[in-house]
Amino acid sequence: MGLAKTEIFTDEQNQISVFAKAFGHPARVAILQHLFKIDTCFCGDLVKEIGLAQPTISQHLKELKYLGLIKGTVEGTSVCYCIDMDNWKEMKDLMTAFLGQDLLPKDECC
Amino acid sequence: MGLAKTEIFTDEQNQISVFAKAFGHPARVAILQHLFKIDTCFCGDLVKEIGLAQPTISQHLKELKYLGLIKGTVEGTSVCYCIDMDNWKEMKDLMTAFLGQDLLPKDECC
DNA sequence: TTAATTCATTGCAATATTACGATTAATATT
DNA sequence: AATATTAATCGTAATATTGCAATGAATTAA
Repeated sequence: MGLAKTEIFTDEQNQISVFAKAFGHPARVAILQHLFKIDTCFCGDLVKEIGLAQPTISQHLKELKYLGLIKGTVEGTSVCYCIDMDNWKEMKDLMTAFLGQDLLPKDECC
Repeated sequence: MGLAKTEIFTDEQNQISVFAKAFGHPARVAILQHLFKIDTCFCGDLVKEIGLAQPTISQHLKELKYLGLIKGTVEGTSVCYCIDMDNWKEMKDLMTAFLGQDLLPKDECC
């Protein structure tokens, strides 16, 4: 096993879990926070910023890129990474709706 | 390896990733959605509701309980699970702040 | 051209996760 | 007491994730 039985869940549930999994590692959280923080286009010293080896960072970036949360543009020998705002907002809406379920009316229990 | 180097990240980054990981499986998303949806206290037919074996559901519930997102009260032979609203709201604030970084003022790039 | 820089990819070891059958523990019912 | 019900735990197999050294590909600098 070791793999989720995605076929028995709704698309929404699977999507939420896929995005959540992306945030399920502190390195990816740190990468995204850094990309948001810097106000100029970022061009590649994430390895120094975060204390992980270059292949490791590269792998995390690949996952975020695969999900569409970031995009990378090649500039000479470096690559400029930044948040893909359209996709980020879409993901944010999905996650916000999930997190905001506590606002729906319901009876008290327990 | 196979384990995250949590010591090089901030508490906030680690906390976000820990909660996100909880949502990183569709079964746990489904469990939480179900606990939110039902308006009476839920008492244990999650196994029927979701199509996974009882030990598997029990394991997912354990993780959610460990994080404090749900609480379970024993009632006879069954256990009544429900969302821990206080902790949920705390988690929600943390995640919302992370997701809402796109609202901070920043220059355009890329 | 040669060397340097930057980042991606490959391959691998260590660990984590998912799922479930079998069992156990606790309470309810008869 | 004997049986049934409910849910937790144990053990285990299959797969995923994390991290990095080594290497490769592309571009730039000398």
